[in-house]
Amino acid sequence: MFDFKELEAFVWVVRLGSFRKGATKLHITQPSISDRITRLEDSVGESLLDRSARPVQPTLRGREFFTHAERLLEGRDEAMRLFQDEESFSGTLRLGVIETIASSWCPTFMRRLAERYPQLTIELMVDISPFLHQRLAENDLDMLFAMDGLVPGLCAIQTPLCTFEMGMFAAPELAAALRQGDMATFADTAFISFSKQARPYSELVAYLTALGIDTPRIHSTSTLMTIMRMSIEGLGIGVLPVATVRDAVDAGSLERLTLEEPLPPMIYDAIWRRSNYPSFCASVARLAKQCAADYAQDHGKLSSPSTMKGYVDT
Amino acid sequence: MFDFKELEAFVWVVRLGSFRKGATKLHITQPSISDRITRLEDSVGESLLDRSARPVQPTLRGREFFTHAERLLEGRDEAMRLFQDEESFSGTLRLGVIETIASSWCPTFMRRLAERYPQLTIELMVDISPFLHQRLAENDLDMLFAMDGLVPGLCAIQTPLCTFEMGMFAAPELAAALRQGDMATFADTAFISFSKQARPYSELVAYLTALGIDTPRIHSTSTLMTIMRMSIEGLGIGVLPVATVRDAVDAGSLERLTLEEPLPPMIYDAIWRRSNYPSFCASVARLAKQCAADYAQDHGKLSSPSTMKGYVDT
DNA sequence: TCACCGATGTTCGATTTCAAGGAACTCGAG
DNA sequence: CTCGAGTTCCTTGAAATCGAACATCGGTGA
Repeated sequence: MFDFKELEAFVWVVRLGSFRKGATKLHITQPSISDRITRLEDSVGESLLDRSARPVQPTLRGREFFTHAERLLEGRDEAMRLFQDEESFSGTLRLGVIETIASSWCPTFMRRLAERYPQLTIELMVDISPFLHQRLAENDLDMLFAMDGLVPGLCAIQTPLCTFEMGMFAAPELAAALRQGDMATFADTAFISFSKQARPYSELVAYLTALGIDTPRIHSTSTLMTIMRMSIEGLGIGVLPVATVRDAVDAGSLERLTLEEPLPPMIYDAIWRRSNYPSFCASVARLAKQCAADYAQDHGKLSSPSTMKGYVDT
Repeated sequence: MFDFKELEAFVWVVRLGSFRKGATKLHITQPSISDRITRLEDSVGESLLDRSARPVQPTLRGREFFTHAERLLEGRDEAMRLFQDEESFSGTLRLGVIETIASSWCPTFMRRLAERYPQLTIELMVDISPFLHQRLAENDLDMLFAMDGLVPGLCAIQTPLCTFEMGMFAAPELAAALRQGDMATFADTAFISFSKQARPYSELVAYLTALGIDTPRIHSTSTLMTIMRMSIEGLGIGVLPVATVRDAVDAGSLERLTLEEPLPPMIYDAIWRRSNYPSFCASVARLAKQCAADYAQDHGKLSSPSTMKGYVDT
């Protein structure tokens, strides 16, 4: 069975019409060229070159084989080019993103990524961070935009991506009632947060406990949109990333509540397995970080709430 | 630089998700598989497989490379198939044909050849036999349909193809004059034949000499069509393959002259260089011979001339 | 016409390189 | 601790390459 060396020898002898010239081209001796061509002919079982001709010429079959040989050599060179060009990637990137990001700067990011890597295929999965981490560990995903929370033992690279300020929001009527009520009114009101396994939920519980609210009623839902919808309907106080509800606040559907102590922000990283093409993933992470920064700048912070004991809406 | 063995190892380990399974598939040991993958990774300078995963999985770059590797292996198999399938040929056949054949059964032959070898590319050259033989010797042509006449030293295969009966034809008025004249009238009339270097010309000279006509006037032209045209115009007696002037005779433009002794027939062979893919060329020759036989059957012989001393037209 | 020379490809033997097998080792999971 | 799977190491045989010698062909000059 022939190898690339035999193909190279054949192709160059045909192109240059001479064993000697082919040998010089490939920096080997003439007997070696002769050997390679003979080996190739032995492996296919037919003569491919007419040596009596001057210049040396392919046989009919040799001419047919030549186009295949050229194509194979070009294919090998093309494959080698994958590793020499840091600036392109033509494979598939399986990306896991938490919903907050999917709802904020991710569309912009995807557009820029496609411009940057035109041959790239993206598979996007949206889920909460713990599930995303599990999938990274199981090698179902290549890269995450999520909160930290690595599965123990997984060797991965992690780089800060963005921070989202969290806020509490209520429908105007509920907000008015809370403004006229006291701490007990606040404590009796239902809260609406993400899935129980998600970090926002546990951070909310801790925050309310620190306020003295030991048994809060918290509805948990799986999507940011549902939280927003329920909050607008007046079912409770939604705890959401501030930037993601700017439109609803501007429309008057929701009002932000002023808190004595700010909620802890949600911090997100870009995370990928160490074994996975580090420079490409680092490049993707940089691009994502830029998109996040642009988004934060465009959407800014909602007006700074004045500090009052307890809570106050804006 | 990697070879096909390394590509095979990589592709099968990825497909089967296991070094051990890949080794079993390729009938080698596990350390050998490990070596091949390592050699491949060393040659490209990057890790292509994540060995900590179960099953073993390609890295991002590995996945990108996989499609190339598969394509290269398929390309090699495709090239090998050229030598295992006697029934197809996808290259270029450079065919040299004498004009008589080009004007008779060659169009039919070309059609059948294209049906038989759909991927074949044909380059057709029409010339007289000596020139065609020269070009075969210079490797400008792969195969001839011509009279024998090999350039000395050229190692070639030759197989009988067809025979064309030769006849003498004249315009009706000239034919009438010849019928009323005698041998001197015939000897004084100009003859029209092919190029001086062509066999028909020298055969005509020999024929007339045997008739006692030592210094015949013979016009020589390079094409069969020109001979026919000049004969129809009454410029002389055209010496042509009988089958090729059937239409002109049927139309009354030309009349066949009856001869005491028949002209020697023109015998044509299929000829190709021994080094050139013998089975394919033999197959082409068989197909050509069949077309020639079909043509001879369809066109038959013109009516047998009755024998008279000297000459007589039909 | 013949002998000689130069160019080119092939063959042969020696040397070097490479690939594969088998044994031992390492690592992770149960 | 055991087992399954992959890696490392050493030995051996096969394969590739080199250099020298040989063979062939075409051109040139006497």
